[in-house]
Amino acid sequence: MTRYNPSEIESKWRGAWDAAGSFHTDEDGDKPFYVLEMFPYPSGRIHMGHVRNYTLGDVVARFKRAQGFSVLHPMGWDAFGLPAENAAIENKVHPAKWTRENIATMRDQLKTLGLSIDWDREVATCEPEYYKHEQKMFLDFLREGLAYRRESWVNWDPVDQTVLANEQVIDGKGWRTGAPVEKRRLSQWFLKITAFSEELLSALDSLDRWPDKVRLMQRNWIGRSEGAVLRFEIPGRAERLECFSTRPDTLYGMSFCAIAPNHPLTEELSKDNPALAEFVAECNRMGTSEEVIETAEKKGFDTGLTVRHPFMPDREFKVFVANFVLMEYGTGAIFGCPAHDQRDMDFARKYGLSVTPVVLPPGEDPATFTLADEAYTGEGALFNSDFLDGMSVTDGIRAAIDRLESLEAGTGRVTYRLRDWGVSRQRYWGCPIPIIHCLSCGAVPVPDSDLPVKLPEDVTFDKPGNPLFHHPTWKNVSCPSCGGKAERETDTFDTFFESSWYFARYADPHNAEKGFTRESAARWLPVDQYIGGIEHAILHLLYSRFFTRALKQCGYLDVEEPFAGLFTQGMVCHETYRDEKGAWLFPSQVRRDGDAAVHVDTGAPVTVGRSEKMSKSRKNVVDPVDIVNSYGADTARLFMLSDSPPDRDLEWTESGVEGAWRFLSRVHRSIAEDDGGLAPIGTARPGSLSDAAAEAERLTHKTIDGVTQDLERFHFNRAIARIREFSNALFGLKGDGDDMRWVRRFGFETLTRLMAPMTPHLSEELWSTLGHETMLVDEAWPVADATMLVEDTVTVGVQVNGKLRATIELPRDCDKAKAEELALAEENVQRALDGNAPKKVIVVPNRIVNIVA
RNA sequence: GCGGGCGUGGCGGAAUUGGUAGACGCAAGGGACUUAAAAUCCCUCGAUCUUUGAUCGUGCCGGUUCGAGCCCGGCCGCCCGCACCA
Repeated sequence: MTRYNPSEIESKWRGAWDAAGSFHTDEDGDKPFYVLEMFPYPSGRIHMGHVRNYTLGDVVARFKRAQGFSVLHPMGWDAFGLPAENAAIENKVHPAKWTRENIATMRDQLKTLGLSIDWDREVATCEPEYYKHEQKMFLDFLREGLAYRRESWVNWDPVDQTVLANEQVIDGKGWRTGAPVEKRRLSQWFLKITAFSEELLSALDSLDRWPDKVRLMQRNWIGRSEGAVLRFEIPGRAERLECFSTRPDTLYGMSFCAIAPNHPLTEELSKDNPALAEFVAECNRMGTSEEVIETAEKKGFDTGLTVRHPFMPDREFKVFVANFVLMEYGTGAIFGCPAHDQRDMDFARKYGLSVTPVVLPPGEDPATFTLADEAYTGEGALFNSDFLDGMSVTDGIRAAIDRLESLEAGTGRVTYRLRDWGVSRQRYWGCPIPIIHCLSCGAVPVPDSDLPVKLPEDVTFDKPGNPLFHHPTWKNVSCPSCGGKAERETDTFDTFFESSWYFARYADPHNAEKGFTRESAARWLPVDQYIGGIEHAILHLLYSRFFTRALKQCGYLDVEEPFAGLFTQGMVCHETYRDEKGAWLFPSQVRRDGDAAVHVDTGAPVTVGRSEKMSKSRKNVVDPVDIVNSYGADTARLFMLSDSPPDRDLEWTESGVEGAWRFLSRVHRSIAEDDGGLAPIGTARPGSLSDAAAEAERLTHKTIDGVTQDLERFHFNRAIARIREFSNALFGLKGDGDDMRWVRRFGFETLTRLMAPMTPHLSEELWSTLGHETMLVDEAWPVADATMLVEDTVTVGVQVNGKLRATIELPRDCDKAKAEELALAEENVQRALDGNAPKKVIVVPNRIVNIVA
C-alpha cells in the first residue's frame, strides 16, 4: 500500500521540472501570455497572503501553458525600503546583508510551493544591475520635462533627524521617538504625473479586464472637476485674486473670499501683520489627520483686503485667510457662497456674513424661501441672480462662464485632485537619485557614462539621519559640467519608483545596456494577467500606468497601459485569540474544545475574537512553512482555492486544511491503489458502453467543459467543487467490463489533468502512476467533446401557480404540447389543481412548466 | 459627509444571470469496520407541522411578473475607499 507522502512526491517532481527546464520562458512561440503576481517585499519569511497570491497566479500560468500559450511567469524582489533600515538600526545588520539573506530564505520557501516560475528571470531592485536603468529613465524624464524639482513640505522627526512618511506620524508624533513632528520645507524631485491626468482618467474606460471597483477608486483619486477660474479685482492692488469654483452659477450668492494659510498673498501680508502670522502658524500646527479635520472649527482671519464682484462692480467682499482652504487644490483661493456650500455656510454663520440663496429648490416660493444652517446643494432654478434668473444649475454655469470670459474676469477650467508624485526620500536604502549639485551650475544630471550611481555599502547607522549625508567621500564629487566642487544628491527614490517598471524588466531581465528592448516589450507587454492585493488599487497601479506613458514618451516602448487584465485577491483572515490578561495568542497556542477554547499548555480559558486579516501584531498568523511541512504544498494550494472566491476574504481554518488533505489522500489512494480496473494506455473507446459507463463518460466531458470555463473566469472555488463532484462519481464506479475499464482510465486521466493547475505535484505523480512516461506538465489541456455536453433527456420542474409540485423527465427540446400533457398528468399536479381547469400553461423548453390555475 | 460593495442553512459558499434555492465542502449527529483508537466507508443534516404529505423560507416592507435570491422603490445592518478637493 502506497501512502500519500507529499514531501517525497513534491520534491521529486520539482526536481524533475527543474531538470527538464519545464518553466523556461519560450521566446519564440506565437501565443505569448504574461502572467504576473505583485512581487514581494523581502521581509524575511513568506506569509499566507503570498501563498494565496502566488497560487492564484500559478493556476493561471499552468492553465494557460497547458492551453498552448508561451507563458512568461517571473518572480523578483521589491528589495529597497524602510524595514531594512530599521533592521540595521535595531539589529546592527547592514540593510544589504539583511535584504539578500531574506531573499535567499524566501526564495527557498517560495520554491517549495511548486510554482511554475522561470527563476532565470529573477530580479532584485536593490542591485545596481536593476536600478541603473531607472536612473537613466529618470534622466530621460528630466529631459522630457516629466521630472522637476521644487520645494515641498515634509514631516521631520527632530530626534532621528529624518523625514517621516505620513503613516509614521502618529498623533502628530514620530512613531519611534515620540517627538513632536515638525513641518520642514525641502527641495524635492517630482514626477509630472499631472501631465497625464486626463489620459490616465479616460483610458480607465478601456481597461475592461480590471475590476470596476479599482477603476472607480482611480477615477475618484484623479478627481476631475469642471468649473471656472475667476479673477477678482482687488481694489488698491495691481494683481487679481484667482479663485477656482465648480459653481460659478452661484456668484450672485457670494458673500466673501477665502485664501489658504500658505497662499502667496497670505505670506506677503503676514510679513507686517504679526496677528496674521500667528494665525497662520496656528493653522500649520493643526494636524491633517481625519479626526482633526472632522472636528476642526472653521476659522478665518480678516485680511482687510476686499474683492470686487465681477457682475456687480459696486459690490465688494472681504477676503479672509481660512483654515479650510487648501493651497494644493485649485488656486488655493475660493469665493464663498454660504447658501449652497456647507463649509461656506458654517463660516458665514460664525463670522456673521450674509447668506443669499440663489438656487430655488423645486416647489419653493422665491418670496419666502430662506435657509437656516443647512446649505442647499441640489438642483433648482436660479433666482436673485439678474441675467441668470430662471436657468437651471447646468445652464447657469455655462452662462456665467460665458459672461466671465467676455468680461475677461475668468475662464472655464478643468481641475484635478491628482498631484505630482514626490519621489525624493531622505533615506539610505533606496536608489540614489543621479544628480550632482554644483554651486555654480545648480542641479546637474550625472552623465550616462557615469551610471550607475552605486549606493555605497560602507555606511554606518550610529548617527541619526541619512548615512549618505554623513558619508565621508561618496558625496563629494566634481561638477560634470564645470569641474568645480560639487555634492551628490543624497536623497533616494521612493520605492514605488522600482515597482513602476519591474514588469517591463522581466521581459528582458539580463540586458546590461538597457532596462529592456523595444522588441522585448512589444512581445510581452502589456501584462495579460496581473494579480495582487487591493491595497495597491491606487498608488502602485497609477504610478505604473503613468510610468508606462512616460517611458513611451521617451521612446522606450509602444504601449500605454502596463496591465491589460487585473485581478485583486481578498485577504487571508484568521480568528484572533487572547488570554485572560488580554494578551494576543498564536493559533498554535490555542486548542479548540467544542465551542470553548483553552490554552494548549496551561488549559486556561481563551477568548475567541472575530476573524481578521492575519497580522503579526494580533498573532493570528499561520506559517506557510509549517503547513507545507505537515500537509504538503498541494494541500495548502488546494485549500487556498477551495470554498472562498478568490476576490473575497479567505478564512483560514485548520479543519478546512484537513478537508483539503483528506480529499487529496483519497484521490491518491483511489488511483494509486486501483487494482486492475484500468484499461491499458491507448485503449480505443469500446463501440458500445453500458448506461453507467456512458454516463461517466458524459460527466467527464461536462467536467472538462465546466472546469475550463471556471478557470477562465477565476471561479476557482467552483472548479474545485466540480472536480470533487466528478471524483465522487468516478470513485464510486462499479464493474470491470471493458467499457468500465476504459471509462475509468479516461476519467482518472482527465481528473489528474484538470487538477494539475491547482495541485501540480500530486497530479504529476498520478500521471506517472497511471503509466505515463511523459510529464503531465507538457501535456495539452483536455478539450470537451461538445456533442457529449447535451443530455438526451432533461429534468423539468412543474409548478402550479409558481410553486413546485413535481419534476418530470422529458426528451430534450420536446414540443410544448407534449410537455404540457405530461405535466398535467402528474398526480401531484392534479391534486394541486383540485379539479380546476388550468387557465394558462407556460412552457419554457428544457426549463420549466408553470400551470396557472 | 461623498462614493462603492455586500446581506442565502450552525459555518465557507453554489445557483447556467428571471425558471426545480442550498451544488461542493466544513462542523454536527447516527451507523459499519476495530480488542480499542486513528484512518476509512455508509446514512441524516434550512425551519415548522397533523411527516406516504403540507406550509413557510435567500436582512425587513412593498411593487413588477405566469414565476423574483436575481429586476424596481423604500428601510435596516455590515464592510471598503476617499475625505474641508471649493
